[in-house]
Amino acid sequence: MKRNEKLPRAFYARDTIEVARDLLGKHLVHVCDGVERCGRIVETEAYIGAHDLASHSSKGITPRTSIMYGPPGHAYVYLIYGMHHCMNVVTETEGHGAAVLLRALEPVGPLEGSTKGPGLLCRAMGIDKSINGMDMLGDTLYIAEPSSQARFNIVARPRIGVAYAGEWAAADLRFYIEGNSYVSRK
DNA sequence: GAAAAGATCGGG
DNA sequence: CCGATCTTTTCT
Repeated sequence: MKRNEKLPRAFYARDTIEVARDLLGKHLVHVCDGVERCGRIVETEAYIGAHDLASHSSKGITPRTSIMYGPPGHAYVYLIYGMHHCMNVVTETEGHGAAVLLRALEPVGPLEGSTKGPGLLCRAMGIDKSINGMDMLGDTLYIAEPSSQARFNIVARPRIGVAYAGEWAAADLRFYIEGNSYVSRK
Protein backbone atom coordinates (compact mmCIF):
# COMPACT_ATOMS: atom_id res chain seq x y z
CA MET A 1 0.00 0.00 0.00
CA LYS A 2 1.22 3.44 -0.93
CA ARG A 3 2.54 5.40 2.00
CA ASN A 4 0.82 8.68 2.81
CA GLU A 5 2.87 11.83 3.15
CA LYS A 6 3.14 13.26 6.67
CA LEU A 7 2.47 17.01 6.87
CA PRO A 8 5.63 19.04 7.70
CA ARG A 9 5.97 21.57 10.50
CA ALA A 10 5.63 24.38 7.96
CA PHE A 11 2.07 23.28 7.22
CA TYR A 12 1.02 24.22 10.76
CA ALA A 13 3.16 27.35 11.00
CA ARG A 14 0.74 29.41 8.90
CA ASP A 15 -2.42 31.49 9.29
CA THR A 16 -4.86 29.47 11.43
CA ILE A 17 -7.82 29.90 9.09
CA GLU A 18 -5.76 28.60 6.17
CA VAL A 19 -4.64 25.62 8.22
CA ALA A 20 -8.22 24.88 9.32
CA ARG A 21 -9.40 24.86 5.69
CA ASP A 22 -6.40 22.92 4.41
CA LEU A 23 -6.82 20.23 7.06
CA LEU A 24 -10.12 19.17 5.48
CA GLY A 25 -9.63 15.94 3.56
CA LYS A 26 -6.37 15.08 5.37
CA HIS A 27 -5.93 11.84 7.29
CA LEU A 28 -5.51 11.85 11.07
CA VAL A 29 -3.50 8.81 12.18
CA HIS A 30 -3.02 7.49 15.72
CA VAL A 31 -0.95 4.39 16.43
CA CYS A 32 -2.20 2.88 19.69
CA ASP A 33 -1.06 -0.51 21.06
CA GLY A 34 0.41 -1.34 17.66
CA VAL A 35 -2.90 -0.69 15.93
CA GLU A 36 -3.21 2.15 13.45
CA ARG A 37 -6.43 4.15 13.61
CA CYS A 38 -7.18 6.55 10.78
CA GLY A 39 -9.91 9.03 9.87
CA ARG A 40 -10.40 11.63 7.17
CA ILE A 41 -10.88 15.13 8.62
CA VAL A 42 -14.23 16.52 7.46
CA GLU A 43 -14.91 19.33 9.99
CA THR A 44 -12.63 21.81 11.83
CA GLU A 45 -12.80 25.03 13.82
CA ALA A 46 -10.19 27.81 13.98
CA TYR A 47 -9.26 29.45 17.31
CA ILE A 48 -7.13 32.24 16.03
CA GLY A 49 -5.34 33.75 19.04
CA ALA A 50 -5.47 35.64 22.35
CA HIS A 51 -7.87 38.27 20.95
CA ASP A 52 -10.39 35.55 19.99
CA LEU A 53 -12.71 35.45 23.01
CA ALA A 54 -13.91 31.94 22.13
CA SER A 55 -10.36 30.62 22.44
CA HIS A 56 -8.90 29.23 25.67
CA SER A 57 -5.82 31.29 24.86
CA SER A 58 -7.82 34.51 25.44
CA LYS A 59 -7.19 33.92 29.17
CA GLY A 60 -3.47 34.30 28.61
CA ILE A 61 -0.76 31.75 29.32
CA THR A 62 -2.00 29.38 32.04
CA PRO A 63 -0.95 25.80 32.83
CA ARG A 64 -3.63 24.58 30.43
CA THR A 65 -3.04 27.02 27.58
CA SER A 66 0.76 26.79 27.61
CA ILE A 67 0.52 24.11 24.91
CA MET A 68 -1.49 26.46 22.68
CA TYR A 69 1.21 29.09 23.16
CA GLY A 70 3.93 26.61 22.31
CA PRO A 71 5.43 25.74 18.91
CA PRO A 72 3.13 24.66 16.03
CA GLY A 73 2.48 21.07 15.03
CA HIS A 74 1.76 19.85 18.55
CA ALA A 75 -1.48 18.35 19.92
CA TYR A 76 -3.59 20.28 22.44
CA VAL A 77 -6.02 17.91 24.16
CA TYR A 78 -8.28 18.79 27.08
CA LEU A 79 -11.25 17.32 28.96
CA ILE A 80 -14.53 19.18 28.62
CA TYR A 81 -17.72 18.78 30.70
CA GLY A 82 -15.95 16.18 32.79
CA MET A 83 -16.41 13.46 30.18
CA HIS A 84 -15.30 14.33 26.66
CA HIS A 85 -11.88 15.01 25.21
CA CYS A 86 -11.30 17.57 22.46
CA MET A 87 -8.27 17.54 20.19
CA ASN A 88 -6.60 20.55 18.57
CA VAL A 89 -3.47 21.14 16.54
CA VAL A 90 -1.35 24.16 17.47
CA THR A 91 -0.79 26.61 14.60
CA GLU A 92 1.10 29.81 13.72
CA THR A 93 4.21 30.62 15.75
CA GLU A 94 5.30 30.02 19.34
CA GLY A 95 3.67 32.64 21.57
CA HIS A 96 0.70 33.26 19.29
CA GLY A 97 -1.81 31.02 21.08
CA ALA A 98 -3.78 29.65 18.13
CA ALA A 99 -5.04 26.17 17.26
CA VAL A 100 -7.45 24.21 15.08
CA LEU A 101 -10.09 22.00 16.74
CA LEU A 102 -10.83 18.72 14.94
CA ARG A 103 -14.61 18.24 15.10
CA ALA A 104 -15.44 15.27 12.87
CA LEU A 105 -13.83 12.44 10.90
CA GLU A 106 -14.93 10.07 8.17
CA PRO A 107 -13.57 6.62 9.16
CA VAL A 108 -10.71 5.22 7.05
CA GLY A 109 -10.58 1.54 7.94
CA PRO A 110 -12.18 0.11 11.08
CA LEU A 111 -13.04 2.52 13.89
CA GLU A 112 -15.25 1.78 16.90
CA GLY A 113 -18.18 4.12 17.46
CA SER A 114 -19.10 7.46 15.97
CA THR A 115 -16.51 10.02 14.83
CA LYS A 116 -19.13 12.73 14.41
CA GLY A 117 -18.32 15.43 16.98
CA PRO A 118 -15.13 16.40 18.85
CA GLY A 119 -15.78 14.21 21.92
CA LEU A 120 -16.75 11.11 19.95
CA LEU A 121 -13.88 11.63 17.52
CA CYS A 122 -11.39 11.42 20.38
CA ARG A 123 -13.09 8.35 21.86
CA ALA A 124 -13.05 6.47 18.54
CA MET A 125 -9.41 7.39 17.88
CA GLY A 126 -8.24 6.51 21.40
CA ILE A 127 -7.16 10.09 22.10
CA ASP A 128 -7.05 11.37 25.68
CA LYS A 129 -5.04 13.75 27.86
CA SER A 130 -1.96 11.53 27.71
CA ILE A 131 -1.62 12.83 24.14
CA ASN A 132 -1.58 16.49 25.25
CA GLY A 133 1.54 18.27 24.00
CA MET A 134 2.60 15.44 21.68
CA ASP A 135 4.58 16.40 18.58
CA MET A 136 2.52 15.55 15.50
CA LEU A 137 5.59 14.91 13.41
CA GLY A 138 6.41 11.72 15.30
CA ASP A 139 5.22 8.20 14.49
CA THR A 140 2.44 7.91 17.10
CA LEU A 141 0.13 10.77 16.15
CA TYR A 142 0.26 12.67 12.89
CA ILE A 143 -1.71 14.04 9.96
CA ALA A 144 -0.99 12.95 6.40
CA GLU A 145 -1.92 13.98 2.89
CA PRO A 146 -3.87 11.13 1.25
CA SER A 147 -2.39 9.86 -1.99
CA SER A 148 -5.41 11.05 -3.94
CA GLN A 149 -8.98 12.15 -3.45
CA ALA A 150 -11.92 13.77 -5.19
CA ARG A 151 -12.24 17.53 -5.13
CA PHE A 152 -14.75 19.07 -2.67
CA ASN A 153 -16.31 22.38 -1.65
CA ILE A 154 -15.68 24.00 1.75
CA VAL A 155 -18.52 25.53 3.77
CA ALA A 156 -17.81 28.21 6.46
CA ARG A 157 -20.19 28.61 9.43
CA PRO A 158 -20.12 29.98 13.01
CA ARG A 159 -18.44 27.77 15.61
CA ILE A 160 -20.43 25.48 17.91
CA GLY A 161 -20.91 26.04 21.64
CA VAL A 162 -19.20 29.42 21.93
CA ALA A 163 -22.21 31.68 22.61
CA TYR A 164 -20.31 33.22 25.55
CA ALA A 165 -17.74 34.76 23.19
CA GLY A 166 -19.69 37.92 22.25
CA GLU A 167 -18.95 39.12 18.74
CA TRP A 168 -16.62 36.19 18.15
CA ALA A 169 -19.52 33.75 18.46
CA ALA A 170 -20.83 34.84 15.07
CA ALA A 171 -17.54 34.61 13.15
CA ASP A 172 -17.47 32.00 10.37
CA LEU A 173 -14.55 30.02 11.77
CA ARG A 174 -15.99 26.51 11.44
CA PHE A 175 -15.24 24.73 8.19
CA TYR A 176 -16.55 21.49 6.77
CA ILE A 177 -16.73 19.46 3.58
CA GLU A 178 -19.96 20.23 1.77
CA GLY A 179 -22.37 17.30 1.62
CA ASN A 180 -20.27 14.98 3.81
CA SER A 181 -22.51 12.84 6.02
CA TYR A 182 -20.00 12.70 8.89
CA VAL A 183 -20.13 16.46 9.58
CA SER A 184 -21.49 16.87 13.14
CA ARG A 185 -23.92 19.69 12.38
CA LYS A 186 -25.03 21.70 9.39
C1' DG B 1 -10.49 26.77 49.89
C1' DA B 2 -14.84 27.14 47.33
C1' DA B 3 -17.51 27.90 43.37
C1' DA B 4 -18.89 28.42 38.67
C1' DA B 5 -18.67 27.36 34.01
C1' DG B 6 -17.36 24.77 30.21
C1' DA B 7 -14.87 24.35 22.21
C1' DT B 8 -20.30 17.82 24.56
C1' DC B 9 -23.43 14.03 24.20
C1' DG B 10 -27.40 11.29 24.78
C1' DG B 11 -31.69 10.58 26.77
C1' DG B 12 -36.68 12.32 27.77
C1' DC C 1 -34.70 20.58 27.71
C1' DC C 2 -31.70 18.49 31.23
C1' DG C 3 -28.25 15.73 33.68
C1' DA C 4 -23.66 13.51 33.83
C1' DT C 5 -19.02 14.51 35.60
C1' DC C 6 -14.48 16.79 36.62
C1' DT C 7 -10.84 20.16 35.27
C1' DT C 8 -9.48 24.86 35.10
C1' DT C 9 -9.85 29.34 36.45
C1' DT C 10 -11.43 32.88 39.35
C1' DC C 11 -13.07 34.75 43.51
C1' DT C 12 -13.06 35.23 48.64
